[in-house]
Amino acid sequence: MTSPTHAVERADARRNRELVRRTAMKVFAENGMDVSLGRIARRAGVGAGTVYRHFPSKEILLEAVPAENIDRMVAVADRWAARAAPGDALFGFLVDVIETSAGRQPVCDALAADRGRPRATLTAAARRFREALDRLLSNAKQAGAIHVDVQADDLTALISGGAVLQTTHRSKARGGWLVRLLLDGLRTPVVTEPADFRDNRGHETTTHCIVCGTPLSLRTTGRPARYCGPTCRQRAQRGRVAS
Amino acid sequence: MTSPTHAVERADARRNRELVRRTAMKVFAENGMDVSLGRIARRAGVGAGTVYRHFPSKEILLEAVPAENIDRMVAVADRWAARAAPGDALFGFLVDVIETSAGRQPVCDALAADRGRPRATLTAAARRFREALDRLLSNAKQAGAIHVDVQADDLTALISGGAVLQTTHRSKARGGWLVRLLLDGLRTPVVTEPADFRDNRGHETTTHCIVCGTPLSLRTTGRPARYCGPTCRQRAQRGRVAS
Amino acid sequence: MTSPTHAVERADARRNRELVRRTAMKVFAENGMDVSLGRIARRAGVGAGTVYRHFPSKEILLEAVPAENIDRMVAVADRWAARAAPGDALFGFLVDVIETSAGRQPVCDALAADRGRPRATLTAAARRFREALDRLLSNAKQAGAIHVDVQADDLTALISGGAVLQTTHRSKARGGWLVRLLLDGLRTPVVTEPADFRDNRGHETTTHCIVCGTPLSLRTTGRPARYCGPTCRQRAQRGRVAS
Amino acid sequence: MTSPTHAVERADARRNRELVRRTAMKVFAENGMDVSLGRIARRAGVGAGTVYRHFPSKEILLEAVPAENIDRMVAVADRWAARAAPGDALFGFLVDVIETSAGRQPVCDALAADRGRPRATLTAAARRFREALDRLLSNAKQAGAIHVDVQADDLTALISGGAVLQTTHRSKARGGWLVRLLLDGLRTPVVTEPADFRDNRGHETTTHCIVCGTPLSLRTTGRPARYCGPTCRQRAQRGRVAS
DNA sequence: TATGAATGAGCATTCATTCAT
DNA sequence: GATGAATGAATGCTCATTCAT
Repeated sequence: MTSPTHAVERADARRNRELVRRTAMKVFAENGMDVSLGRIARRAGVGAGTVYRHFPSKEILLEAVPAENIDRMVAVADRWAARAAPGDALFGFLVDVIETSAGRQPVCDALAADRGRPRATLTAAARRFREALDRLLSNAKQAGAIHVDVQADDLTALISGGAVLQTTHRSKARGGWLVRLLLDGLRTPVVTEPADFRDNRGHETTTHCIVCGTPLSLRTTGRPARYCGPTCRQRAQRGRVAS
Repeated sequence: MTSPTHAVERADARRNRELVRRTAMKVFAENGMDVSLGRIARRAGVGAGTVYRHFPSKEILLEAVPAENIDRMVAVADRWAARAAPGDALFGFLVDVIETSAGRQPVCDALAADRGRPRATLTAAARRFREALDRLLSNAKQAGAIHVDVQADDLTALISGGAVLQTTHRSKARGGWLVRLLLDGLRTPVVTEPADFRDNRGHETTTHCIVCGTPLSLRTTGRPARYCGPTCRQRAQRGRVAS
Repeated sequence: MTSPTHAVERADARRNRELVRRTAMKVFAENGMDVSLGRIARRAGVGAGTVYRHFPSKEILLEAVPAENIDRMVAVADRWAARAAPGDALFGFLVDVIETSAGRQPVCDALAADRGRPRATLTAAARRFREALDRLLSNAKQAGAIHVDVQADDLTALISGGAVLQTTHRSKARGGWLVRLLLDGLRTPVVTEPADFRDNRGHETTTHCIVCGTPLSLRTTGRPARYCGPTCRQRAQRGRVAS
Repeated sequence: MTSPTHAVERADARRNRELVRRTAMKVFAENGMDVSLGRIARRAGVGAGTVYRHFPSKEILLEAVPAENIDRMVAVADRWAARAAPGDALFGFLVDVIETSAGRQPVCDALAADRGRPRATLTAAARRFREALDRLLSNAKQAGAIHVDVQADDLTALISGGAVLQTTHRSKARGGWLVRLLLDGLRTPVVTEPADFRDNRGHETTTHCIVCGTPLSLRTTGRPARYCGPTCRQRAQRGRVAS
């Protein structure tokens, strides 16, 4: 009851809350959203009551998990905005989000307009997501890198559809290829990205291998990649040497 | 005892069976596949037992409903094959299916490779669908109307994704526009369809308004449309007069 | 609607009633008393409604079947009374009934005092059974062949218990042996049956093989058996020849 | 958290489990094994879920109840073995078990060879019972107190049959008398038990009133009885005085 | 605060019984 | 009369939620 005790207990509680959330995330991923709370509690090694202390209803727990995922995507959006040319940032982000969301129906639902009863946590996360997406989109439009008619609403729907496409596809890799092929249809063909975009650390960036054109995935740490792999890098070196 | 009596009895039962199926379809679309059979029965205005007489288990009902929908799409595929140039047939069919399937998750699931326990009815329907799709696709490829790398698997995944995209989109119309925009990315730009394709009744066909380019939906009855509406038709007439 | 038509229909109906009863008996024997009426109807090849026309409730059908069995036993009792010495008749009958009733719980229930709601058909059959049993018992008592304290109530309970004993026993044959062993405990040891009892056709009778002593089962047709099989008969012949 | 809290919690649960088991036992006895779990729950005054917490399926409850009863009988067998002469122990035990089992069909079923799917709990209990019975039987045989041909299988079947006999009989007392009369048929008449059997506390024992011969029930506490009641005891005293 | 036992509404399914054909 | 479709109460069982410990 003393202040330190109180503080300790709080830490305990927060730790427990996180434990439950992480367990729920895992179990949802493994067994779908229909798992019973009992199973989550058992997997987390806590009593049913403890789950309820932190998430007063199943619905709320069902929100907290995708909300967290959405917030992670917002962080990804911000990194793309900071690291790549406007068009590449938008398209790279879309590919990232779609790949991450594959198999997570609730995430997609949450991005869409709210259906059913209002779900505060999720709605707030979705709003933050929307704002980040808006920033990427308006940058890309200003850079002339995307079809001018495309709106943010289109993109959220596109993300849901793309995620399902990729989940549904027999081959995840091929699904990814198809998604990129479709996304390319939204680019403005004539406008090329300014060649000299530099990220906020001063590095030149590109989204495709500058030797063979293969798309590159965004690495948020380290110097931005320009080659799809060692083969192309070597080839580039040799070419430079040769000349 | 007599044959007519028998027939009448059957008609009654069939009517009820149809009632249940249609209700189930509606309820599934509104509330997802997790609705209880009790709710379906209540909505259909029949007793729980009646549902069970016609669909001996929930699983069977869960198959029967999408299987029927899939078979309807197969019929649509065949009509497109008979009525339009290869490329138009494929793309027109895709748009049709996606629009029809919007909001029907189970249909999409069924088109994909079978997950979980084998479901005979559904699998059979999916196979028929796949065969029809294969026909459309190979025709379109021979006509050079679609990206050569696209395979049937890509298209089934695409259908699922497109359906979700459209369902998810705030505006159904705008969702449709976006789907068409994405699909156009799969077309081979340089190859134009032979201009003089005629359907099996000898009519010239087109899939877009020949005045303003708006996509046309396939009418299976009457003479194939060439204009998106009276306005364009009138404009064409006037133009011809003028020249 | 004419009189002959009516008569024909009656014959039809009676035939159907018998069909249902016999089917029920078979199905009860195979699958226990918990079968659904639907299964009985299906096995009989009639509609559910037809079963209800003849047996207005399941309970009534559940009575009709054991009632019939009980009446058959009454007939057996009468045959024993006519064919064997009083003591043999009683004990032979008991063994017969126990063996016949093995596996038929409802029959045993019916023989006991009525528990639960009154079941008219069954009660009447049970009364007839009781009367036949009383006749056998009082004859046996007059002949001094059974423990004087034994009453009819004891015997009905004994039948139920014996049937269960035999059903329960791993080996049906051994169960029968045990039942006979127990029954022998009720005999009055000192009193021997009059050796010269003759049945109502004038034949001498015995209940055990006169060579080896094995118990004989009562054959209601043909001349009463005195040997348990051809081996013993031959042995007896040879003995007579030899002497 | 603390150990006492834990213990208390457990005590609560155990109390409820016992409540359910005892209620089930009662209800099974009254209404047969076909009662619904709902009725048991209602009778016990608990929710349906509580029944399921303790007995995860009806089948398990249907095993647990007779298994417990069987184990109680094993304890009775051991007490008889310790307290009475071999023959008396066996016959006394049989009478006890039959009386205890009267009206408990499932117990009898369980003693018999396993029919249907294997039921682990019940089978284990039946095995323990069988072993205890075997001990009593072989002792009795060595003492020459029972018909040599009788086997353990015979006795389990006999118990089932005897229980039904007694249950079925209009008068429970008379049923008991009859059962004892039948059992006496299994004894070896000539061999008398050694008169001086002493139990493991050194007392002389008998199973029948040494004055009037009435059978005595085994008292597991106190000094073994030798008279059926005060009347006979007094008579014996007087006799001794007189002599 | 954490635990897990208790609760009871809800679900899929069966089945005796009724009734339109 | 016969048929079998329709009915709806009941069953075994689950699970979100509450609450005593």
